[in-house]
Amino acid sequence: MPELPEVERARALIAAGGLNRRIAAVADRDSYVCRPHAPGEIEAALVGRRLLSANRIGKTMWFETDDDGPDLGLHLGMAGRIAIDEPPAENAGWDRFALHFEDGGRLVLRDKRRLGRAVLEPDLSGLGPDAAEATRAEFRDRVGRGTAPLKARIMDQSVLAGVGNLLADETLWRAGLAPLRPAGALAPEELDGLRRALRAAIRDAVRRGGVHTGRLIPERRWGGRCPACGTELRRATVGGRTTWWCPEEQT
DNA sequence: ACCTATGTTGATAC
DNA sequence: GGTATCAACATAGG
Repeated sequence: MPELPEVERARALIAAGGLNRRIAAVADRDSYVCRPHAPGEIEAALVGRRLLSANRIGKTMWFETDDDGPDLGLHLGMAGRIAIDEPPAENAGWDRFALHFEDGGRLVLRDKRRLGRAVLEPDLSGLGPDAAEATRAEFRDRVGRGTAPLKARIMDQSVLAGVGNLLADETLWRAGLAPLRPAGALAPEELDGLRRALRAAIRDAVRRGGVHTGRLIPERRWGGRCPACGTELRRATVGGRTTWWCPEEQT
């Protein structure tokens, strides 16, 4: 489920319950999740330290550590979530990475799909500004260019960080913009409206628990209808992802 | 059994 | 450089 809203909730969870606890051991044996680190490498770097801060840009989280230790980066991938001081997963194999604290508790990256990621000193240089933080000028400049479909543009993490497939559909629906419009053809006022719709969609999703609480999302299925006008939604692949939109209201 | 689908990204080719 | 496609992973469902 993890798009920006889910990751923000995960970050807040860690900020509230994962900081300032001394790390006694690290379960970093999944060499795919922890690539390019060798097993034991993350552990060696973090044992004895504490997480000091919980930060996020888009879908990437990172944590500073004390005593000049390296930052720890976490990404939830396609199905990851954070569990703090919870019992082990029903399938123990789904716990892909964990910090074990001296106090007996633990912070776990729980992920059926194994596309989550744990890494030291994460490289954030390829990310655009956070989708909820981009200024109006920044947004106009970065989103309003290129020939790619608008939806592909806003999902490009180097353009804007944090928008995934569901949030993109929800946002474009709220903004009344068709996903296939070439991004560079939008008027400045349309870009401003898109930014407003995006910020509102993010705010609502964070408050209500995730992108799946969006108004359009339950209708993303065959026979689904526009929540506003009742028109049957159209489906196509845009930017490589399944896309649903209202052909009547999104132009 | 086989096919499709799924919130992620990253590598590759044009 | 921008854009498009496929692959990585593992699971669920028709």
